[in-house]
Amino acid sequence: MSELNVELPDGSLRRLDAGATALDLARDVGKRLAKDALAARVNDHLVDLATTLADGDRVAIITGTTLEGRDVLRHSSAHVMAQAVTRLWPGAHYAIGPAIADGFYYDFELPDGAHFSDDDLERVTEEMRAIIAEDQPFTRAEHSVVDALVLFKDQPFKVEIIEAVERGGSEEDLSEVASAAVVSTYSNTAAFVDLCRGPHVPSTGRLGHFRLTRVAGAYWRGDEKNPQLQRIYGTAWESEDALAAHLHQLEEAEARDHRKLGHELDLFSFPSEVGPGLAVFHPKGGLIRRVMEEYSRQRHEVSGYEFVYSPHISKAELFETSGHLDWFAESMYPPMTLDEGQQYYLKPMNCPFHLLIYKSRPRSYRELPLRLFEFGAVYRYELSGAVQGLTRVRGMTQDDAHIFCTKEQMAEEIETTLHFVLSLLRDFGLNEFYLELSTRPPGKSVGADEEWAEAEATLEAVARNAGLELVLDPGGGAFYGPKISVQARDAIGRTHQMSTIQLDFQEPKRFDATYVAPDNSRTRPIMIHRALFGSVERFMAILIEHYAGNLPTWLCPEQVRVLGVRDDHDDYAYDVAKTLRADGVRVSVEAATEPLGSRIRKAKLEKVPYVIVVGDEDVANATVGINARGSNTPERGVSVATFAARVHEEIAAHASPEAPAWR
RNA sequence: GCCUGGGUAGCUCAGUCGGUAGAGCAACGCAUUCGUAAUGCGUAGGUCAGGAGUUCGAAUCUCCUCCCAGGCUCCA
Repeated sequence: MSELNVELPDGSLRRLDAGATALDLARDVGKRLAKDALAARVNDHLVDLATTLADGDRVAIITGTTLEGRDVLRHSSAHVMAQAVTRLWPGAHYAIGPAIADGFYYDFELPDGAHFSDDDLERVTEEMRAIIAEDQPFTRAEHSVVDALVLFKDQPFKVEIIEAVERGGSEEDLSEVASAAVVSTYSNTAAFVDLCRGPHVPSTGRLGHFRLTRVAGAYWRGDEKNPQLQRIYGTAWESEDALAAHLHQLEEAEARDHRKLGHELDLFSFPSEVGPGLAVFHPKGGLIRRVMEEYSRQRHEVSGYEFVYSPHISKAELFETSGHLDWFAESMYPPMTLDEGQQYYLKPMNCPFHLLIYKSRPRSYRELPLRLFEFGAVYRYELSGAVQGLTRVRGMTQDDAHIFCTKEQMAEEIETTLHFVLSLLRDFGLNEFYLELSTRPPGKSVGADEEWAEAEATLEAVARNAGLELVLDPGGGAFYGPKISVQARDAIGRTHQMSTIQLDFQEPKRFDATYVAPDNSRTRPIMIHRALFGSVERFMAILIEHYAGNLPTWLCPEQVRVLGVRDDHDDYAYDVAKTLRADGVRVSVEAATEPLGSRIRKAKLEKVPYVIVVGDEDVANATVGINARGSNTPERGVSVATFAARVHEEIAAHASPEAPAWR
C-alpha cells in the first residue's frame, strides 16, 4: 500500500496510508485529538475532517478550543437551527446563517408572514436537541450552478445567493458556497440540505453546548429597502463550562451597565416627560461631568486651544452652506418656522459656527494653527430604535474643536492632536488603544479625488507613525473628509470608538474661509475636526462601565464619608470632615442614627472610595479608622493628617483604591 | 423607522379563571448608642404607563398612543 507524508503545525512530518483523511490523521496523532477534532486546516484552507489528504499537505487539526474551531461549531449550530425551524415550520425559507463573535444567527422567512415569538426559542431549542441526539452526519456535496438552482428552487434566498455568486458575488455570498463555479451543499438528512462553503463538524452529535438568546428582525442583505426577515441569535461553545463562562461574562457586563449604575448611584435619568434620548443629570452625575469637563478644559488650555461658545439654534442657511442639510436633514430635528417664514434648526454640529468665528475677521498665517474649542450641545433626531442610554442620545455635548491650519502644518498638527488625545484618555484610565483609518465613502462625499487622496495619505502616515495597531475602515469617512478614530479597550475587553480626528478640505471652501499667506495671497486653510470624549455623556457612560461604577477617587462625587461609632462621636466626625474639606476633598458625614454596620454597608453600596470610622480611640488620639473601597481589612489609628495627605496624593495622581472583589 | 419582548409603590418583584392592589428594600416617625456590609416597632406610599373599547365588573381581554430593552437600519 502506498503512503503519503503530511506536515504538522510543529513542522514534523507524519506518514499516513494513501487515501487517509484529516480524521485519520487526528486518530494517528492520538485518541484525545481524534475525539476533540472538529475540522482541519489543509494548506491554509479550512476543510471537513472527511477530506482526503494529499502527499505534502500542511495539515492542522482544528479543535473547539480555538477561534476557528468555535466558528465551525457555531456555523454548524446555525445549520442545525435552520433544520429545526424547517421541521417546526414546514415551508419556512432560510436565508443566511453565519458564525459571529461568540455565537451565530440564522435569518428566516416563515410561511404566511408568521413571526417568531420569544416562546418559540424554547421549541426551536428542543427540536435542535432532538437533531443533535440523532447524531446526523453533515454530508458535503458539490453541484453545478444549474443543478443547485433546481435543488433550491423552493428557497428564494438561496437562489438569489447562487445567482449573485454566478455574477461574481460579494464576500458574503461566497461564504455560502465553494466558488463561483461550484456550489457546495451540506445535508444532514434527505430532508434538509443547505448551501454552504463549510467546513462543518462531522455530525450533529458534536454539538450541544448552545443557548438561543434572542429573536430579532433583520433586513435581507442588511438593506432596509428589502423585506425584513426573522433572525434568531444563539451562542455555542465547545463545552458546558465554556458556555457557562460566556453567560457569566454577559451577566458581568450587565452588572456594569451604565444605565443600571447611573440609576443606582443617582447620576442621571431620562424622564419620559422630556423625550427619548434626552438625559438630565442629577447632582452626583453633574459633579462627575463638571470634574471631567474642568480637567479637559485645563488640558486644552495648556495645549493652545481657545474657548468659544455658540448658540443651540441657527437659520437654515448655515446648514445649507455647510452641507449638513443635504446629507443629514433626516436626522436633524425638524425646523421651527419663525418671522416671515424664516426656518431655524437645532444645531447637529458645531463646526459651521466655528467657521463663522474664524471668518469674523481677516486671518493671517501668523495666527495658525488656530484651535477653537467648545463644549457644544448638539441635537440629532436619531431613529427611535437607535437611542440607547447615554451612548446614543438625541441631545449631547461634544468636546468639540476645530483646528485651522495651513497645508504645511497639517501633518504635524494631526500628529500633535493624536498624542494629545491619547494622553488625555490615559488620564481617565483608559490604556489600551488601536487606531482606525476611515476613508472616502463611495457616493456619499464631496470634493476632488486628489484632495481626498492627499488627506487620506496624510492621516495614514500619522496613524502608521503612532506605534499603535492600525485597522482600515474603507469607506467609513465623513462626507467632507477621512478620519482617524481612536478605539479604546475597556476593563472587560470591549472596544469603544472614542475620539475622532477628521481632516476636512471641504468646509473651509464652502464657507470661503481664507488666510493671508506670507506672499500676501489669500489662501484656503485646512480644517481638522476633533473630539476626544466624543460626547461627554457617552464618555461618562464608558467610564462608568469601565470602572463598574468604582470611579477613580478624583472623579467620585463623594470621596470620603465619615461615620461616628456612636452619636457622641459625631462632633469629632464633623471636625474630621471639615479638615478634609479644607484640603479640597469631597466629604460627607452620616450621623449615628443607624447602626454602624448598616451605615458602612450603605456607603459601600454607593461605592464611596473611603469610609472613615471614628470612635473613642480616634477622638482621644486625633486619628481615624480607614475602610477603603475594595478592602476587607480596615486600618485603625491613622492620623487625620496622614489620611488627608494620602487622599490628596491619590486625587492628584488620578488613582483610586481597588475596585471591590464582590458587588 | 422596522421586528420581538416589556411597563404594577422611589427600587426589585408577586398578583391564579376577569371579582375590593401585595411583599421585601428605600422613605418617614418612635425607640435603640452600637468599632467595620442590613437594630426593632410603627406609618405613609398606587389613575396597575396613558387613552379608548368589550363586560354587571378589567392590572388581567381587544385596539391606539407613549416610554424602555434586545436586534436590524442609521450614526455628520
